[in-house]
Amino acid sequence: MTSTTRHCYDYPHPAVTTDVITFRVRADQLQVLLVRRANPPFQGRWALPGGFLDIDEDLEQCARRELAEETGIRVTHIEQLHTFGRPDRDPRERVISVAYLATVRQDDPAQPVAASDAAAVRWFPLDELPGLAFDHGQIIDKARQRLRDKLEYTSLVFQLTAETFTLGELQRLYEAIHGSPLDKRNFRKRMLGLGQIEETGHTRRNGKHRPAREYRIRHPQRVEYF
Amino acid sequence: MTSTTRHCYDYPHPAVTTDVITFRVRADQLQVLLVRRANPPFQGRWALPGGFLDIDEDLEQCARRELAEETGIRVTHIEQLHTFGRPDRDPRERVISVAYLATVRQDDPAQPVAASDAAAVRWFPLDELPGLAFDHGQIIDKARQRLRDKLEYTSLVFQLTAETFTLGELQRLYEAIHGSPLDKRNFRKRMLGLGQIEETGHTRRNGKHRPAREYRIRHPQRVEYF
DNA sequence: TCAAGTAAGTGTGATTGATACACCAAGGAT
DNA sequence: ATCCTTGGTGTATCAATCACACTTACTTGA
Repeated sequence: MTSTTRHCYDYPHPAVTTDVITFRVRADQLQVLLVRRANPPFQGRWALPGGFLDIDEDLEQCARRELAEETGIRVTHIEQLHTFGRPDRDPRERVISVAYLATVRQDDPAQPVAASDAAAVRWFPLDELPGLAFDHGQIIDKARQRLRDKLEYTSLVFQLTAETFTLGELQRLYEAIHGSPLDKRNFRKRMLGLGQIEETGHTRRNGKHRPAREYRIRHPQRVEYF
Repeated sequence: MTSTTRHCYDYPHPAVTTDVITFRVRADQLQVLLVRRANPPFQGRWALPGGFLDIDEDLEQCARRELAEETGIRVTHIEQLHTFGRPDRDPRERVISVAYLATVRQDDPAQPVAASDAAAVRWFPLDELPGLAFDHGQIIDKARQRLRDKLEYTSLVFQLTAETFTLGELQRLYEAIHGSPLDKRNFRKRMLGLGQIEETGHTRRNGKHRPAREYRIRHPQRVEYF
């Protein structure tokens, strides 16, 4: 079943797919969205949602479409991560995969629904990942690293928060993503000092405990740096 | 001449190419390597070196090979930049291009030699770029932005210097890349403070003027951050 | 040989950002 | 009422950044 097709100019063409690494934060842990493959190869294994590029479709549109088809999830932010193309990464044929990194807001109530090539869909905490199809483990590693890096010098975090948030929520989110605990006073000082966020004027109660001030990002703003 | 080929599973496959943005610094200006296209489309126009992916070839290997075939240039560093896939970016057929950013050392004596699909090869200063084929203008913009950004938080700059360099050379290189002049004393203090570089113990004379201390990077070191 | 030009080399003071660190208040659960 | 949990606050130290000017060594051309 090796297969390469030939272009009219006689160039054999690889297949092109997109895969989407979708992050969200729940219960103070970073999670990623996976689907269980309904079809070979790797039938029954967990994998990133994704699939073949339609011939007249933009790459990012393909990533969004495949994600929607297989999981029903619509993301708040998506950006290109890296293109993976090892010749042996798919046993069927040569496949080039353009990976996208996406985020869903913390308070997004949407439930994923398995469909199309997906036999099941689930959010997995990053430290409980199952064995993954293809090279998807490496792809997730790269995405995680990128997310961590971008925490430092972009406002990508605010694509993972709800539209409004408390400083406590924001701090727990930072801690979930890059692992280590942060000093509360220094964290707050820095966040407020950067001028990226502003008070909404409201307070919110966490269910338990005392009410906390609500913030939002000041400018709808560039999240894309590079 | 619209053409898409069909895979055995009946998916039409786009073509996949790599393009390489190769930077070097000469005469205190940043330059990029372009080829004049020998064949349609855009015959006679300047474009990035690059071409179709061989079906069993790694992406990065393809980038290096196409660069070598068309220009004879071997780079000191190469990394993936971004994948460009607008459906209309090539008039022939659907083409997905994986762009690579590469560097050549300042003192590399190699002369580019046009061959294969290239009718000519030339280094262009970034502010004298000719009209470019395809979306290569945008690709260069993105590469330039990436290079500027990476100046700040990686040691990518040391892939553009000679193996040894003076602080004056290094500063002019920084200034060439991100445009603005820098204060000499602050620049030197920072460079030495970061501990990335060390003296070789030699001095070098610039042809004119008094001899200057020679430096090199301390660790052969990670250039790749993300 | 002298004068002019160009790049190498050097230090300080002010400001800003980062870090370490401890206590009280308010609400919920028991 | 007690305990537990989270919200909220300030200061002192250190490191990094920035602005800023003069002297020396060598080359070139008058």
